[in-house]
Amino acid sequence: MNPSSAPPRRDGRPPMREALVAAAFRLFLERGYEETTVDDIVALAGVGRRSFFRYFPSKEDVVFPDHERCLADMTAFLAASPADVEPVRRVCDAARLVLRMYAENPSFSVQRYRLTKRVPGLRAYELSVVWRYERALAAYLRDRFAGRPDGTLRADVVAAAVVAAHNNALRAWLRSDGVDDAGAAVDHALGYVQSAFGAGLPAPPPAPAVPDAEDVVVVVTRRDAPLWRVVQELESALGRA
Amino acid sequence: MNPSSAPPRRDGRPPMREALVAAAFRLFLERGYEETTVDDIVALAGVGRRSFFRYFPSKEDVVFPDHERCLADMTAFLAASPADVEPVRRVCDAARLVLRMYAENPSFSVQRYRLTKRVPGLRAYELSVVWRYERALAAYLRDRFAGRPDGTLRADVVAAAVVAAHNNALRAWLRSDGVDDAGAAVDHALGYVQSAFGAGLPAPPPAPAVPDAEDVVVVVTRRDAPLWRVVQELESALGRA
DNA sequence: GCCCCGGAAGGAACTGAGTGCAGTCACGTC
DNA sequence: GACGTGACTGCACTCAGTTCCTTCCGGGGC
Repeated sequence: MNPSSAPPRRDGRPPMREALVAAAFRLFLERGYEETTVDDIVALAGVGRRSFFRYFPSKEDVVFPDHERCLADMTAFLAASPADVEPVRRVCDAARLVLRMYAENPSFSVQRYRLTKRVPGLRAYELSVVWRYERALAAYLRDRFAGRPDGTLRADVVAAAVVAAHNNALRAWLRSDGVDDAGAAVDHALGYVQSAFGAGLPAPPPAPAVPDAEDVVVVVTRRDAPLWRVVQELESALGRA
Repeated sequence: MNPSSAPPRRDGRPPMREALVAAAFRLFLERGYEETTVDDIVALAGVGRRSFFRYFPSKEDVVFPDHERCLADMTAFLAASPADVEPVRRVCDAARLVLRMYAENPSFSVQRYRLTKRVPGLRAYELSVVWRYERALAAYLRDRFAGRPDGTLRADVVAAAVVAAHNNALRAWLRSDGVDDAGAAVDHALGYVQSAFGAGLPAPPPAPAVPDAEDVVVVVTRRDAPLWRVVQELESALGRA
């Protein structure tokens, strides 16, 4: 398949794109991102320099080979939302798609995390990726909040909060080298955001019609008290502050 | 001051850095950011190419000449916070420092906005700047929230929400070509965030020591109910859902 | 068999950002 | 006047990313 001087063929074997990612990561981990040139990568992968840029528009893109697909998935997921679903809950579910992508390949995700943490250029690139996720969420919410007072403001703030909560949990998982329970952490973090921004629950959990007395807590508050104040009192009443 | 072949001196006149910014923006607006090379800029400013990179580590930096200072101001502002100030309110005030910087030079800010909106590279750079502001806020909040349950989560989410609200108002102002009242819009947006997240009002409104009966609402809930559930009940009890 | 076509790959040459280095000029000080 | 020091310049270099052209290959149609 590769007679003498002809360039290596790869019929069936790692289809170029995967080969480039593999070669790139091997070199990035061995000697660092900035110390690795595109020429090094294509030499190791045994392909022409031009091919690299056919598959990845920039050197940074090879570090995030799956985000483009994930972003498309998220956009499709939001576009396919039933009209009656609670919007905040929906964007939380959309965020979980990103977590799923990371969790599909934990060791790869952890390696990449360590890389992006050290290389400012990669951090900047990651920010622009995250920003696109956030804008997708915000666009959906803006649409759903259209008409409400401060609709776009609420949409932007909720989208930012969801992304921040998701990333907080995701990063804790990555720092644990992928051993913690990422799903539970993200659920908890997103639950916090949902509780902060009104509506949006996973289909109200069935509760006993009449709770036992010792399970009950009574909170008395002024009707015009700001909501946050009431929540604060609640937290301490429930012993969760 | 510039006899024959000697390089131009600029004693007293625009101190290099300002000259570079002016030349850069003139060209960026005339023919676009990507169509302008660093060589073009230094030629117009009448200085050597090497000097450009002494004042700006990259071509992008010349577009945001004041953010480094503003970031330092914000860090100092947060570091100088009295211990008894409400943290969420404090980060909102810190965010207002950024608005002030933009408002100091409206036409420049509007031009830059139009530039960054069109040029993906500049958008990415701006994101990394915004990210540093957000991390400064989050670091302060993490410190203040240390010990509380979910302290870092709350810190990250609140910081993200504050930045999102600020940017929502800021962008509306920039789109209005700087004619709207930026301060009022930002106050409103930040007020929304403060109302959503626990404490943080501009000095708690004086409340009667003993509320009248019709101002009181009683909520009964199960002790082990998830907080969001309680909040939901609260909202409907208060007629705010 | 032959030719043609289209898509995937390669390769050479170019542009432009950013860096390293050496050299110059204007100053201050002793 | 010698001597450092700091601001500035010019030059040469690396490397990312682009442009353009060529080659190779498989699959028809005849």
